[in-house]
Amino acid sequence: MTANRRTYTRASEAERREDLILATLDCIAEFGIQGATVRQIATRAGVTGGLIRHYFAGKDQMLEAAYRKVMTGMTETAVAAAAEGQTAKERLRRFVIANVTPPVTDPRTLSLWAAFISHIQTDPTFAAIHRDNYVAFLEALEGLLTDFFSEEKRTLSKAQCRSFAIALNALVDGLWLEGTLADDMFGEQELAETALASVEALLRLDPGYLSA
Amino acid sequence: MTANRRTYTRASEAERREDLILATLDCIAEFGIQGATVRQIATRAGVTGGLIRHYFAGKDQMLEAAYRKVMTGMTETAVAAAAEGQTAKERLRRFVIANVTPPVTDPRTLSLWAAFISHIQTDPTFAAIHRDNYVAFLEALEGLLTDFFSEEKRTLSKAQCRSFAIALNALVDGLWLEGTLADDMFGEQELAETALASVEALLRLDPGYLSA
DNA sequence: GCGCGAATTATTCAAGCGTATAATAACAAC
DNA sequence: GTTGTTATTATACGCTTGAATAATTCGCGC
Repeated sequence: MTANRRTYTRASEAERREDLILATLDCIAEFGIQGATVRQIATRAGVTGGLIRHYFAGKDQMLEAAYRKVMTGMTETAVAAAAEGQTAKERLRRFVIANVTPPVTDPRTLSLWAAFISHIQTDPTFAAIHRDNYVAFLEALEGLLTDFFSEEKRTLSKAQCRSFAIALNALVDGLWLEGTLADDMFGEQELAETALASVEALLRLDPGYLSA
Repeated sequence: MTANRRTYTRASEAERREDLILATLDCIAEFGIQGATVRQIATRAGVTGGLIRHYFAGKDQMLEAAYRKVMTGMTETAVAAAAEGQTAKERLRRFVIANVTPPVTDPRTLSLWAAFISHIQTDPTFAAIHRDNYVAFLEALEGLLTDFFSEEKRTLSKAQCRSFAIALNALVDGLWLEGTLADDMFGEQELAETALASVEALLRLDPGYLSA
């Protein structure tokens, strides 16, 4: 008599890869990157370990795909939120708020981001993914700023606009990071208010100009 | 005949612990936290693996000690730099610059910081270490700000002063993080200039007031 | 409904991990 | 000097890891 084997259903390549990536993120968020082992991830995805090597060249490649997903997700959330604004001013405001509000400001998102960031120093592929996303984020912000200043009839050199984008990016990143790490120290609203007031100051706008 | 055993010299407890912690940091900076194994660390420290358990209850405790060292080192560097200023304004200026200048802005420091940050979400001891240092940094900055505003004859509520400290901290953290991650995108001086200009804006000071 | 290719499982492997334990060599005390 | 203490080495253990391979079962084309 043949031994009992698990029954299973086949899935399309796209679905399986997606499932495996999601399972990877679940494991990292729950157990940290140390706990995201091939076996744990496979269990979470409802398959056996060997399957991972069927869809990815190795565990590292799967982690890289997972990192890409996290980063593009964060940027796109903010960009999408901005796009809903009618005016350039409103778009800028929404962009800033989206970055210090769930789901971007979220313990799980932070866990994922933190788990990956240390790989940037070690693995060139991770460095490239980070770089691409940083540049994309900066360009998105720079675009929002250019439109905003144009709407305000305020003319700025391209260099100055970029300088503003760098500062705003740093501020938003820092608030996001510390605010999420010490989530019990700040209310969600407090974080958003601080962000808006700080952006107003950075851009030399009148207090309340963005939040009103 | 007895087998050849390595000759060794005894060291004081303080020295050995220090050596082991430094070796731990070396390994993390070079190979990432995954590569910081007991054996690697011991080799780097010039001892054998078993000794680690003689000075620390386990590998985790040694990592915690190493994390403490990194964080207090960063904060103390900035605080020490600030202390050299004669006026409150100068102290604030030095504090900001120190945080976006080597050795704080340094690939190795970033590697270490990044390697540890993901543990904050998983391990309560790491969370406590982070919290303590964040609070200490924030209080140091808040003190500098209070003195500065007092010197400037500008009266601020304690709440507003704290709010400024949070924003400044976020800005400095963000510039430090992105500036060090993308160290080829920014010159050292550019980062410092951006930081000072941004702090001026955040505090609603005249442009150039701090840098001049 | 049959067969064939391929997705998936099951099993195995070698390497490396943190830890425990016992032997030993260094150093201080006397 | 000798002795006692203990810091340090050496070795081994049990476990987990990522990867490789072989066996199987699913599902599509005909």
